[in-house]
Amino acid sequence: MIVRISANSTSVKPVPHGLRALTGETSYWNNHKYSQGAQIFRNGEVPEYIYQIREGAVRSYKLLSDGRRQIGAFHLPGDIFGVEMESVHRFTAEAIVDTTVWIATRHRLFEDVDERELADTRNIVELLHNSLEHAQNHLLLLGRQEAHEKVACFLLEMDRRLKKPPVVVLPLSRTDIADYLGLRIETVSRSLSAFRHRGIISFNGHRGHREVILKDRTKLAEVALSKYRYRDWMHPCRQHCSG
Amino acid sequence: MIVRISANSTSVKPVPHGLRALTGETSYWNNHKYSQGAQIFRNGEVPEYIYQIREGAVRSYKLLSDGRRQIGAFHLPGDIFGVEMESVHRFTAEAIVDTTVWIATRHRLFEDVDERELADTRNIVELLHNSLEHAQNHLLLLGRQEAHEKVACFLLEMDRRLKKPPVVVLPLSRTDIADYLGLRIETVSRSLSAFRHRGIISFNGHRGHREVILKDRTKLAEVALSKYRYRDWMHPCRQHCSG
DNA sequence: CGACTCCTTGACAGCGTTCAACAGTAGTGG
DNA sequence: CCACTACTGTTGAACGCTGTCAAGGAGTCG
Repeated sequence: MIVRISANSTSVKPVPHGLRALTGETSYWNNHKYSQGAQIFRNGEVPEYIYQIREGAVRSYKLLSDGRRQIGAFHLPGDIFGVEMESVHRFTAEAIVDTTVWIATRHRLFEDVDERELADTRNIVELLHNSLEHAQNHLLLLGRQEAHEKVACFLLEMDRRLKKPPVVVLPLSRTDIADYLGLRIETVSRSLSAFRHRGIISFNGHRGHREVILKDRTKLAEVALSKYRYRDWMHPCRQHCSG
Repeated sequence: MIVRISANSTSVKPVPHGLRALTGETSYWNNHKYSQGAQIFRNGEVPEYIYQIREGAVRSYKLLSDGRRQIGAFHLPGDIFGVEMESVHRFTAEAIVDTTVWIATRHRLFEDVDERELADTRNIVELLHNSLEHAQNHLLLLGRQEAHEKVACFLLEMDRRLKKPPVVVLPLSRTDIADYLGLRIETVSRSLSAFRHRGIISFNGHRGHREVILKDRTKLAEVALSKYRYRDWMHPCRQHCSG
C-alpha cells in the first residue's frame, strides 16, 4: 500500500506547460508514476518537490485523530499541487487511481527565488490565489449548504473541470465524494439516487455507478443554488408519486 | 448603516508596522474609522485599497442568495485584509464594532510591483499563504467537527490570537460566531452553556455574555480534539447530576 | 418604566447519520 | 460457465444531533 518515491522513475524531458512557467527550462524534471492508493506526500513531511498531474487523480486531505477525513481538493490532469510556503505539508496527498505526475525539485522555486524573474513569482501568487479561492468557496459549501446542494455542486464542479464531457467519469469513490462534501456515503448515494429518479442525471451502468450523465445541467444548477428544499427531493410521496 | 469611505479621513502618518513592509515608506497612507456595522468593501467590488486594523474588529463573509452567511475570517488589530489578486473582492467586509484602520492604495502593491524588491513580494506570498492555511484548517472544522468541538476550537482560536488574556473579550455577537462555525446561534449558546456548567469557562457577567474566562484550557483543548462526545456534554442526566 | 436587542433555555421536528441488509461488479479458481 | 470472496454502492429503518420555533431572562437606552 505504501509506495513512496523510488529511484526507478525514468527521467524524460517533455517539460510540462504549467510547471515550466514556475521552474524554468531546466533539467530538474522527473516523471513518476504512483499506483492506486499510493501516498505522494504526507501531512507533516518536509516538502521536497512540487507536482503536476499528467494522468490520473490525486486527493489532498487531512485527518482528525479519530480517523475522520476531510479532503481539501482533488487534483486532476494539469493541476499543480504540493506547493508549500512553510516547512511542512499541510495535507496528505494520495493517488486515487494509477497516476502519472511530473515532479520538479522544490528548491528551484523558493531558495533560488531571488535570481528569478518577478513574473514567475507572480505565478506563484496566482497559484496560491487559486487555491485560496477554492478553499474559501468550499468553506461556504461545507458550512452552509445542505446535502443535496453539496452533491449538485460537486457534480457541476467535476463537469466544469473536466470540460463538460458527454459522460462525467468520476475517478472517485463515494467515500471520496463524501469526505469532500462533509457527508456520509449513504447521504451522497441518496442524493444521487434522488437526482436520477428526477431525470436530472443517469448512470452509465458500467464501472459501478461512477459514470454520470448530466441530463439537465440547468436543473442541477438550480439544486446547487438552493432552489429546492430537502423534502421536495428526498421524500417521494408528496405530490410526485401520483404523476 | 452604509458608511463608505468619505473624504474627511484625517491623514496622519504613523506608518503601521505590518503594511509598511508591503507598501514601503511612502505617503500613500490614510487613517479611517468605520462605525459599527459599516461596510468596508463588498463582494464583487473592485479592490482599491488594502487595510490593516488599528483598533476594532472586522468580519469577511459571503452570502448565499437566500441570505445565509458564511464568515470566512475575523480580522483583529494588526491583521491585514483586503488583499486581492483578482479584479474583485471575494468577500464583503464589515466592521463588527467601531473600527479604525490604516488604508493603503492598492496599486502600490501590484501595478508598480516590478519596481519593488522581491522580498516584498515574498510578503505577499506569505500573506496569501496564511489566509490559505486558515481557510484550509477551517474546511476541516466546518466539514468534520461537531458543534461543541467547533465552539471549543473557536474559543481557543480567539484566546490564541488575543495572546491568551485573562478574560477573552469577544467582539462578536452569537450570530457572528454561529456564521463562522456553520451553526445556529442556539447551538452556540447551548455549547457555551454546557462548557460553563462543566466549569470549563465562565462569563464575566457584564456586556452580555461576551467576556469569557477560560478556566480550563486543557479540557477545552480536549473537547476541541474530539475527546468527548455530544451526549457526554449536552445531556446532563447521565452520571453527573448526582455529583 | 417600556421598548429594544442579545442571549438563554425548552420542546419539538427534521435532516443527516448510523446500523443493517441487499445488490452489483470484479477477481480468483474450480 | 459457476462458486466464492471482497469490495463498492444502494436502500430501508430508526436514531440523534442540530435546527426551528417559541418563550423568557438580562442588559441597554429612551
